[in-house]
Amino acid sequence: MNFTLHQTDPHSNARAGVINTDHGDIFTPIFMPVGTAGSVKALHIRDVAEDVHAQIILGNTYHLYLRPGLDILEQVGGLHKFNGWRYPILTDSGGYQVYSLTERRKLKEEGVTFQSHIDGSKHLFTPERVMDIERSIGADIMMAFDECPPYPSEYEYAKNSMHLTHRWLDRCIERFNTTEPKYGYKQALFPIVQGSTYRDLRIQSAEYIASKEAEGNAIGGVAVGEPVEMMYEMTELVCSILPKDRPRYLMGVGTPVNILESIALGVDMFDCVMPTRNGRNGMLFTSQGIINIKNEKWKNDFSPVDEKGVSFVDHQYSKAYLRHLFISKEILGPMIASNHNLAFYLWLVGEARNHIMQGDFTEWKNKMVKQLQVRL
RNA sequence: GGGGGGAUACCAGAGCGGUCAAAUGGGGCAGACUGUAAAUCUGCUGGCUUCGCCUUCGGAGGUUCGAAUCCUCCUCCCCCCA
Repeated sequence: MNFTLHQTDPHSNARAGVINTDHGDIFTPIFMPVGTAGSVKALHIRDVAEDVHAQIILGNTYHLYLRPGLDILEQVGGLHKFNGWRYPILTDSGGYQVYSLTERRKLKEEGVTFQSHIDGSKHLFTPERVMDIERSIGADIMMAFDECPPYPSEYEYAKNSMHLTHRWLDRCIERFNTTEPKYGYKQALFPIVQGSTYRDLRIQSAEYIASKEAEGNAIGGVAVGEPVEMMYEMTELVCSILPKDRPRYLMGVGTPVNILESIALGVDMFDCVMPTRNGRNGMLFTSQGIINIKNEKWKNDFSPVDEKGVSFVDHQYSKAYLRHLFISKEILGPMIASNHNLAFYLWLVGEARNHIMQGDFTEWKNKMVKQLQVRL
């Protein structure tokens, strides 16, 4: 993996660059659709590539390990072969499940014991095991195994958790360095900054992560319920410490506004379930604002889903029709909304990149942020 | 012609003397969702000057301290026998 900076915004910390991987290039800033269980929910892989114009998607270590299982993934030759996505893939390590499945897991120094949400069986995830699994999945970018602490967390908890994540990181790196990719292409390992909402912890963690000189670095433990100002504050702080010549990935973020603001703070990569999950639940993000397509007001609005949209679904279908599909619980509704939202997210980060290259990013961003928050 | 059953809020359907503005579904309306246990979850769904009051359970009377619940008549619907 290689990262090259193309341009830096004169009025903010926004950057434009490119990440080269064995599965192709990723132009940053970028949004990465989430494909937890090996599919970007409700979308064909063709449309993820050709209509949404995604350049990289996610998979989840925990979910893919449980189903279909490593046996199948190794037999087929990795996730790319399995789901037909020919471009880069990033796998989350299961660190988020340490947070989201808190009722079903036990945390120890050695690792985390999960009780499967599928059949209740117990599974031990250690940093070493997670590296092995991510090797088997064959992600181009592998995330380190971390603990994502909840918000709010007591200082002592956050501090101990951060140190645990650091110790786990060392074990991840050790395993990563002593194993080889399984399918003939390179894999990169991204460590994750933690430290909850405490400035001193975030500084300490960012410095520790930076010292590892990884090919890219991530900021985790954000967007877990803390006020957005706090998230921006932590992001800005961490970005000021992480190396400028490596991509920075803000994990799990976020709304279109969150993304634009974080790009301004120096973030290059994003992922979030919001465009797909909220899309499935009838929420559309557009350049003009937010639409709840299930609302009665769209009942007889026969205008295109998004007149300024870049996806084929935006012009193929009307708002009234899309509302009808949702009200009728037709599966096509969530498909159209997910497709639209992802195309919009990718359009948004693409525009951000264009404006960074042009040098008027900040001006454009401030204008967009106002529009994006409108409730249509 | 004879016998029986039933009419409850937008719909279906509980309730069968007070704790009923009335269970539960559905429908409708609105909200939530941030490294996906999510095609999920939550709230509201008679009116009002909303910690209380008013009008509602086919219609009209009646019994009772008190009626969606009991009685009488009326209207309409369904089933069975001829």
